[in-house]
Amino acid sequence: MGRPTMEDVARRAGVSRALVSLVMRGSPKVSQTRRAAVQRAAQELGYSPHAMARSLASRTSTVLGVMVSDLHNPFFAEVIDGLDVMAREQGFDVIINTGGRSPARERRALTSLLSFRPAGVVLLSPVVPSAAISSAAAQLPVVLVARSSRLSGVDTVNDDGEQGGALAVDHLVSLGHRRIAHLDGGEGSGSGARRRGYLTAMAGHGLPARIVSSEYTDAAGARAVRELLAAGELPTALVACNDLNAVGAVSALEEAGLRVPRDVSVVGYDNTALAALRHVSLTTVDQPRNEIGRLAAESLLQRVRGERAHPARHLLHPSLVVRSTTAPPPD
Amino acid sequence: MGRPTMEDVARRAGVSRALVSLVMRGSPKVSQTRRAAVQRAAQELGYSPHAMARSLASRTSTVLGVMVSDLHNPFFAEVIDGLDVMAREQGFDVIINTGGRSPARERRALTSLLSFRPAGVVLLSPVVPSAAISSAAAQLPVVLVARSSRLSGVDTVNDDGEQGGALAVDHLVSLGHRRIAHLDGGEGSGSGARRRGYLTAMAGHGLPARIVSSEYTDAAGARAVRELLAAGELPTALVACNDLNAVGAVSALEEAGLRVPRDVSVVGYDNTALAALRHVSLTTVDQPRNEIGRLAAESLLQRVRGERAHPARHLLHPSLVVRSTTAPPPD
DNA sequence: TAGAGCTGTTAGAGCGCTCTACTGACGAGC
DNA sequence: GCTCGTCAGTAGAGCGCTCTAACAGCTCTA
Repeated sequence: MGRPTMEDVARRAGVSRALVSLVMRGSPKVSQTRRAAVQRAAQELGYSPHAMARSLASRTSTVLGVMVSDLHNPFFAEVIDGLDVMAREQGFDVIINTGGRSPARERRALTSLLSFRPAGVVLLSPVVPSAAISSAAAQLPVVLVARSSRLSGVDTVNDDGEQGGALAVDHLVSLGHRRIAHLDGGEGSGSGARRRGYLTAMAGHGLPARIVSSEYTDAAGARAVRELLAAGELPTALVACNDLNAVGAVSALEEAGLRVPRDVSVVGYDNTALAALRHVSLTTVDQPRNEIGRLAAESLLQRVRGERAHPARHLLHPSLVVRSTTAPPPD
Repeated sequence: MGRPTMEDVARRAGVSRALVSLVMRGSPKVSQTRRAAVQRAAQELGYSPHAMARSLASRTSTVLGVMVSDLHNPFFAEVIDGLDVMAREQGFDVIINTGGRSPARERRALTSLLSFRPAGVVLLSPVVPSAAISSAAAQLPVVLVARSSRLSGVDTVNDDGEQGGALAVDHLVSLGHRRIAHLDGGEGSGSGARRRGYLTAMAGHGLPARIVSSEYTDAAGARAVRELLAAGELPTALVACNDLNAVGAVSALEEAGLRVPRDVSVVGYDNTALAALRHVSLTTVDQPRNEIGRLAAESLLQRVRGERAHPARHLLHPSLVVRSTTAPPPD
């Protein structure tokens, strides 16, 4: 009934439990004969080692915990891909958890993750208060993605939103646009940096900035455009805070009888799968998501192995992906 | 340096380790005084129980393992939401893993999940060979979502694709359509049932069926429409195998100068967030994803508690969400 | 007044492993 | 021939917890 243990395998193979342990961990100091016997016995019994007992006994863990604030956001899926590959290459297992964007749920999720005593944790865009992060960081290495922190026990990996915002502006300016508005992401993670990038780039080109407050949703993007239309202040180009917002903006423009990009150009941010759809084909700023995941895993493993004690602050370069929603301004 | 243990808490509170254990598990047979003392000591030391040691000692687990074939598909995010809520209500923790659509990676992911000795596992649309599933099922309760199985140790939760396919056809017929084609999902999970639903419903209305082979991507949807156009056989309505495919079909129609839904109606499947975007506003078949997750958790917990031994086969009813891509046929 | 029946508490074994220290066997070196 | 070192293997403690059994210290009953 119960699953077989090392003891069972040892008995069947006619060796000691300790030897089975050595075989399971691939130790070189086991004779071929015994190794084969143990492996056969394990095979026959359907034995596989008990990760928890192992980590309890060895006082080490080969598990990395990942808490995702929002599983619905495909952005994280790609980050996790990169992270997962990197972790597995280094012999670590990854377990994932979700906090569903709620601070209370995230707190529980984090506690639950910590109860497995992983070697370290990665928090993807957490909304949990920083006190919770610092108390976690007191126990094990912590890496933050898409959220900054000044804690010295914590590494961070972010994309350079300022650069991304500037990339969008520069592209539009090079097409000949001069009246460019920014649909602002408000409280959204990273929106401050994107806004600053927009402002700096506009100032750099000697152009007047125009910020419309909005949010990371398509409905908000549409609303922002309607406000601009109602005020009679529609510019020739829009830099949206993210792809969803950009798509909402495009639909509001089309509903108003305007054509994108003939009448108005629109740039998104994130290069989500949505932006790549032919039906949408959005010019957007791409974050190197896979790379973000790899770097997060790498930073964490450096800490885990004690190779580094000072905090790492990674800032990755975004790039522009030009598709069909940008063109020179009319006339 | 090391994290505090029960022993530390016990010493600090001036009680035995066993009493701390009772307090941690919320046992009623502890006096108020001692309980308070223990809780204070735990608080001061920043103690939290070691889940692995606990499950090792108690020979039980309060962990449910979830393996997701593809984290990029937002469909699973909602299933996990439902599952997670249900599991937490019942005092279980959820850990997630991903197999990235590759049988080899899924196998590793499954092994890794099992090494935590969870109370049971849920496999979301796994592509792993059924031998791996049955060997897992020999060790613990297994629930399959979006994949069927005849194994008696395995429960399954699926949406009724036949009903969904029929729902789409019935809606179009009631609008007056008679020439309705199906863009088929090929090898995609659940596409067979959707096709059968289409075929049965068409036959039921006495209409000729027309199946175009396609896939679960927007590019494939566009290609299928171009084939229909090239053959001069464009029907007045399309039942796509999923939302992505439907969006691809819509763009190809619009590229050809046709208007949706004035010239051609299109119905998707899945009711993804994409379908709800105003820019897309796709009429589609909705699967009760949250409910799927809840049912998966519920089935698993019934098995875990030994309340049921025979396999459960849940088939959930999809529903139609009418948006802006369907209308009566021209003339 | 002895026993029965609580209630609150503890000692100690043991969950499935790893790890340190040790043993026995065997050949090399003097 | 004797020590020494190496190699293959084992015994036994212990990781942080739970659980069983036992045990004080009560009150209640006969």
